[in-house]
Amino acid sequence: MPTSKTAKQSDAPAPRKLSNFLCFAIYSANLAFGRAYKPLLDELGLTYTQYIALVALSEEDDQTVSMLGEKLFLESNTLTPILKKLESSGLITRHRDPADERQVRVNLTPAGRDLVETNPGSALTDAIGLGDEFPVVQNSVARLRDNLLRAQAEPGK
Amino acid sequence: MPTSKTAKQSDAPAPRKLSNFLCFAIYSANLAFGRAYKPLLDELGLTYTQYIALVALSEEDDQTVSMLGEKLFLESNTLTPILKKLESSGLITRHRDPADERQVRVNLTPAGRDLVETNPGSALTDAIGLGDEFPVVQNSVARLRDNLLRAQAEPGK
DNA sequence: TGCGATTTAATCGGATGCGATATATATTGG
DNA sequence: CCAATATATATCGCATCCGATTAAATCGCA
Repeated sequence: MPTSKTAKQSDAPAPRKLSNFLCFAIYSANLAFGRAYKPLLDELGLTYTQYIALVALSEEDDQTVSMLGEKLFLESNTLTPILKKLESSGLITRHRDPADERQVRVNLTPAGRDLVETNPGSALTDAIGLGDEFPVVQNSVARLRDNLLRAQAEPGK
Repeated sequence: MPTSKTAKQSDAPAPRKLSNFLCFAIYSANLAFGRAYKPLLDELGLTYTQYIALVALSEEDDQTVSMLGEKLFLESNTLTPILKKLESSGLITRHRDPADERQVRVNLTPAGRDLVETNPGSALTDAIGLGDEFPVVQNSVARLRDNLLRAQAEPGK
């Protein structure tokens, strides 16, 4: 918090530096990850979001769009076009659930499973260069994410 | 690294869990920050990217598009439309540099400076909920970003 | 000086995210 | 049984991001 100094002339508050914004660190690190993944995923014909959707499906098959959305923190407005693309690429299947026709069940095809098992991100662990910090940072970032989303869900308290 | 177990039946490699991907922690934390900022920035009529562009300008005035891009890790293809929007909102000015007409100099207007000084993100520090970890996480995330970008720049070594 | 190479923005198309809305199916209450 | 409501997904428009290309200005160097 830059304390406003009530100066006479040039009463400019000390500007908050971008480098002190945690949100900007996260934002720019996300850009950096996207750029690092791009050449690896281009070879597979995947985008980053398509890739993490496949990873989520490899964890658990036969998920609905909503279930997938909870794992990925996305909703149908974002997921549906991505899943349609993956379907047209032959990597997943989409079928209305006969028990509840509102839901769509999503499954990996063998080709999709093969693709996600190539583990394209493994080439980046060295480039990240955090060493032992890696799991600590991962845990802290996941926790701040969950805190932020929970605060959104509970407006008052 | 899930060691492939060469099992006879159901030779399914242990799926890598999304929760173990640092990239996904960053990706989803970025989504969470965007959602947390949205209601705060909506009141100012700003998007998140527009906001951080204003913050970068409040750090240093009269920057070129490239200089701004270096701070924000963005290029003219992304920045130009955003800056045009901020200009049409009366928050910045854009002028070709007379000394080098290729460059465009960007400046905050008084209205833009007033807006960025309202510091809308300050309401989120509690919601992040990292306490003393905050600066540590910020530093680690910024460092992994820089490592990733450096690795991109130096393909071979 | 002249002119090709370089630099800087801007433009274009494709792929997310997301709020708002639409549509189809399921559930519920009278 | 059926109308009202709720739920799950899809559609639409806007704002990024990004690779590729373009246009204009400047630089370099013979």
